[in-house]
Amino acid sequence: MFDRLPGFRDFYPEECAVRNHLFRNWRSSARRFGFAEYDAPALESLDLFRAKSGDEIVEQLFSFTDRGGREVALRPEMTPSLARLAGARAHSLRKPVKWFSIGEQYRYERQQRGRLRSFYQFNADILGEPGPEAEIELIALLIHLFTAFGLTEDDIVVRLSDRDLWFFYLQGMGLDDDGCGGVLSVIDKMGRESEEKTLEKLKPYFGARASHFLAKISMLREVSSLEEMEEFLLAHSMEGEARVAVEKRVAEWRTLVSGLNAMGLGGFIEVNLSIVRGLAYYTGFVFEAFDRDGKFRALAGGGRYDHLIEKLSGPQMAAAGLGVGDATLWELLTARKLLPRYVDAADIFVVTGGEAEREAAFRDIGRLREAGFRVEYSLKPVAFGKQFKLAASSGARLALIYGSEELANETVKARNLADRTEQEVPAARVIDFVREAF
RNA sequence: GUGGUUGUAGCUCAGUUGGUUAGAGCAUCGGUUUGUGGUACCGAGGGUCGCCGGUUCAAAUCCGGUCAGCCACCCCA
Repeated sequence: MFDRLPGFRDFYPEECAVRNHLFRNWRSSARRFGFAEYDAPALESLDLFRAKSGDEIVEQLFSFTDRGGREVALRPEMTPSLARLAGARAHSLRKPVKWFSIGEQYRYERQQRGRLRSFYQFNADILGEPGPEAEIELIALLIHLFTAFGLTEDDIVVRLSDRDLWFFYLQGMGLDDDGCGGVLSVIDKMGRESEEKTLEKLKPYFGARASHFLAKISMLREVSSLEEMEEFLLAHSMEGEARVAVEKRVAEWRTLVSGLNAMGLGGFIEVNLSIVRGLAYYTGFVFEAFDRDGKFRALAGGGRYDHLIEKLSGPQMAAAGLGVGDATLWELLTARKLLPRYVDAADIFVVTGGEAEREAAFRDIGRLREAGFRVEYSLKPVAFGKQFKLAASSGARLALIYGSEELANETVKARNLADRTEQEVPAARVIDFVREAF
């Protein structure tokens, strides 16, 4: 016996039905928002991922050297492939580009619940639109991806943050770009680490005044509305360019938030500047979606990455995107009982007598299937009683009975399996009868 | 990659201080039932007790290792 590889899943029909349900809803949501589906190979050049994330990423990839000596890796995310595709046609694509994909991703890491070595991810990206209008559209789509399953604002929250705002604010405190990046990664871990440890990590950037800055950073992290954010930034007066940049940025925040409010999505969103997202390539707004109770891992994440396409494939192209994994969403929908019961019922179950009856039945089975009905019958000829048991457990609404009496009378007996009523149907009229019955 | 914890049938679990051939419910299959149902009754199959080794007259039970799941780190694209 062979076991499944750790971190991978089997999809028996029940699970496959759930997966298809997720994919179907994702596709339908993306289409409503005008996104076009694309796909790319699961296997890409290892260098593509190295170029995006640095050498450390290699440790977390399924990678190998192929028979032609090429270093390749299974994709851990979709964005590098997207950048490759978009970059190659950057000058001929009509902007803004709105694309989505659904694909399997692979990461070589220790698995835990909701975090596997293989998972499916929905990705949507808007390319060529530098303004916050792109984020409005993406976040509206993100929320729709959840509401399409019956989740509401009582179930999920989308937290909005902004790396640009942090950069401008930290620059106002006298830090250079590297310093800002360093402090951002400290901020990213603040929720999980002790204050002492955070303070220790801030000392290289702020020296003796670290605890003073820690207090300010903590205040900004705890801001929970646009109004509080503005108030804080005005009160902590900065000068010159930093001040101008912050004010301009706040105006973009207003565009974003008022746009989402106008779409009726205000109840889903929350300003929360403690979200800065791990990787440095994000350049502006970032956001993450969580279940309200905080019982699960993040459901989705996204943000702006205006320099990545240029870095990976040449042409400068503004970009913002989001990703939603299947694992955590699956768990949440299960917990909320929002996954439809798996129904795998036939329309019609055909019951047959002897060999001659079977032949007549087979003719009609073929016709009924051509007409689009799902028809089943006992593959092996077995006793009538047994066949009725099978008919009942098949979930079919209708049984068609081909017995010797019926064959002799040129009729078929139709039994409604729900109310147990029966009627004789002329053999020539079976297809029409079934059409009418459904 | 590090640490902790769990592992008995497809699923949920029982299994005494180590003691005969490891049990139950659900599920599956068969029969009662060769012209009428998911109920009922009867029966069957399904286990190298995660795996390997050790201790012992004797191991599901004790010990060591290993693999896998879960949890916390790391990381989170």
